[in-house]
Amino acid sequence: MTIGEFSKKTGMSTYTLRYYENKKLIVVLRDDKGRRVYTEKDIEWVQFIKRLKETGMKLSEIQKYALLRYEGEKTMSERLELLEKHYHFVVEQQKKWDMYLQNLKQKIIWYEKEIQKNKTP
Amino acid sequence: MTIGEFSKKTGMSTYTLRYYENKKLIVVLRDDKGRRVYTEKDIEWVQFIKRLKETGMKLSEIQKYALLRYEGEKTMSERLELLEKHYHFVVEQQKKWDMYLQNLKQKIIWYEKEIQKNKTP
DNA sequence: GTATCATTTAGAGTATACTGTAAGTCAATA
DNA sequence: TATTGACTTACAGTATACTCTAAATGATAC
Repeated sequence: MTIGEFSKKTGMSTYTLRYYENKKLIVVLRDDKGRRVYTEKDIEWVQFIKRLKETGMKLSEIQKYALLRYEGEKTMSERLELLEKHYHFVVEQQKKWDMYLQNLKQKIIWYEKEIQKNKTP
Repeated sequence: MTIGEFSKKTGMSTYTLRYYENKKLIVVLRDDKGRRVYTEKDIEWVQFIKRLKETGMKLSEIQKYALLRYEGEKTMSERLELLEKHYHFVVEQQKKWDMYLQNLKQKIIWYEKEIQKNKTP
């Protein structure tokens, strides 16, 4: 699959895909003309990168994981460690967001009451 | 309270505080010498800004809210609308993160199994 | 009274993550 | 065969949110 097709399937711009390759986040095969050839496996991998990114992992951190991944089996426990660290980060983040959501709810309720008050003075 | 004291209490750098003021996120009183004077109310407000920011609201959006806030009571329903919008955003974000967390958990379990396999071949 | 510290301003610099341009090659379609 | 479109590279530009510097003033401490 070409970079254009891959771009459509993953929803990432070709700019970003080349940028990620440059950053060693994705290793891409080339055809005999030197053009990028993406596989189905790359889709999974890019979706995973997107999830990590969306949950607040920096590209530099994702890069670490990617490098280990392309080093092969012997880096599995290191990768596990990175993922566990991120898992805990996300869990903590969720807790914080839960609190903020409560706070926001209170504020919304306060506003609703105030507005109601002003409607019927 | 001076900007230095306020900075310590809120954990925001004086740079950031001036930056926020510049962006019209905070309106600050001045003393007869032209120096910023922060109040306890400003602490609450800055903490609220921090929560909005941490839950992914952009400064430009927070700015909108701030401007309405400083316009007074008549903008309450507009502010309520902004907060409700953000509330839904955070809820949706939480849902997504929950999914990603499940995915991450599966991956972690997979790694644990693989590593166990290699330990006892 | 002078040294030190906090404050002021405008504006420049940094980090992150893209996003786009320029100049050129290559291959398929009208 | 000419043009359209996708691709290549290197590198410049953008957006966001700070972060810092420089130069000056003002206030407190010894």
